[in-house]
Amino acid sequence: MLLKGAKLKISEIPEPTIMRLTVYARCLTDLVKQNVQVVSSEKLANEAGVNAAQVRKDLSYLGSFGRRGVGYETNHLLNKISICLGLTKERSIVIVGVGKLGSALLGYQGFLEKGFKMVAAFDTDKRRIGSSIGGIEVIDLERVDEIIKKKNVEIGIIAVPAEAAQKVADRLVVAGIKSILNFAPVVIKVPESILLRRVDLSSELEILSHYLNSSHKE
Amino acid sequence: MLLKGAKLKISEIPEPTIMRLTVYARCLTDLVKQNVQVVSSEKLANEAGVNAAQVRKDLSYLGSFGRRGVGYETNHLLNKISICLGLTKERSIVIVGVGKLGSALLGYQGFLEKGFKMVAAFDTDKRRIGSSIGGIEVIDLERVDEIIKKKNVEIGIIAVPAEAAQKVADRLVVAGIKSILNFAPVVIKVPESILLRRVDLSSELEILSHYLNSSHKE
DNA sequence: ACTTGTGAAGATGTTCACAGCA
DNA sequence: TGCTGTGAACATCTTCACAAGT
Repeated sequence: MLLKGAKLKISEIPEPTIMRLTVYARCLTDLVKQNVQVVSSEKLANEAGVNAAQVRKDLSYLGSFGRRGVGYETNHLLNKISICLGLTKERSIVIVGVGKLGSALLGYQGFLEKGFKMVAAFDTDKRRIGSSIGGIEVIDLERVDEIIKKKNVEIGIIAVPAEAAQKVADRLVVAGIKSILNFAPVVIKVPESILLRRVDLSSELEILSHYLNSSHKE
Repeated sequence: MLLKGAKLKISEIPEPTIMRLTVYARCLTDLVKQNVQVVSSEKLANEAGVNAAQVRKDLSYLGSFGRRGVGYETNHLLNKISICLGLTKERSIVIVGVGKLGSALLGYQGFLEKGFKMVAAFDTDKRRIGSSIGGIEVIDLERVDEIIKKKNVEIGIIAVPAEAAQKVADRLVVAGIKSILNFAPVVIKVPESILLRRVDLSSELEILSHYLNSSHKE
């Protein structure tokens, strides 16, 4: 779990709420595009696939700026959420491992749209080093320290095979990375001061598989 | 959240536990490979990055077959977890959308290793249809019904742009899919009888971004 | 002596229900 | 009247602490 072991509260806002805020942000972006000025908790809940009380409780962590009897001003709300998620600041990210998955992530449009800037890609495979993927040159992993420091990179994405993941994580930590998003199917260990999240593609299928098994639905 | 709204309990086992079981399974696979015969909750907890009481509680949902004073037999435990996760049965999956991300998922080794069989890939782009990616031919989405029924496909992966995701989901549902793993950055709606999970790549970065902002750690 | 299995306590998250305000 | 904001009730999940088994 993220932040386990931290003694002081990192944030007043529960992690499930943070997760849902990212969803609300997406819904609000759509609404703003459609020129919708105001949205009720009911409507937003419906868009986001949660219940209305949940939306109100979640938003209450950001302050109270809905108007009773009316709803929330879409633009303003989106702005508040963006600030909370730190999306008003451009953040530099690097990716380590440019196999199929890494390459796909490297070119993922969604990151760019949210203000994440892919500044470099690393690999150890000599055949990949020097090539260019989506306009970003693949650099020897040996140079990761230099570039993380020079470009003030805050987030590192690990997309290497499981066996290599821990070593890559260690290098990123030494280089001064602040947070890691790990796609390798293995549990990696980092100091408590480093933020770590894991995206496990197989696990997701396995979870579906479990529920497929035990499907005695109404 | 998965399964919201189901009146009967789908499974006695809490979802967070299911998630961790996938991790334990991976750790156990490693241990078995290393010829480790027995593992304590302490050791497994350490490998999985959780605490020992949690491991014991999680495993207790599967029955009690640890040996007090000794630990758990790795092979046996792995077997029990595999059964619980439904991994003893081969499951067919299809993917819709073979852009960068879709193509990467199509060739993802991890799925194969866990007994998931990629039986087809679909797209609507004429330029992609007929090509072959990782040995799997890309088929016109029009034929999705036919193939899902013929090959008894249980899981559909959506890797299309956000705008197209809901329509693709609707098609999959009509075709008789039982569960969907959605990679499109949008909330899609499906009938309650369909299992749905979402993997949101941007959200993961946004969550890190939030905590990077509010880092007033000890 | 060592480690599991599990009630009970504690912590966290969700939903309800309604007061409060436009 | 309509919708927000929120304390309180409820539900769920995690951790503790120790009895019980080998």
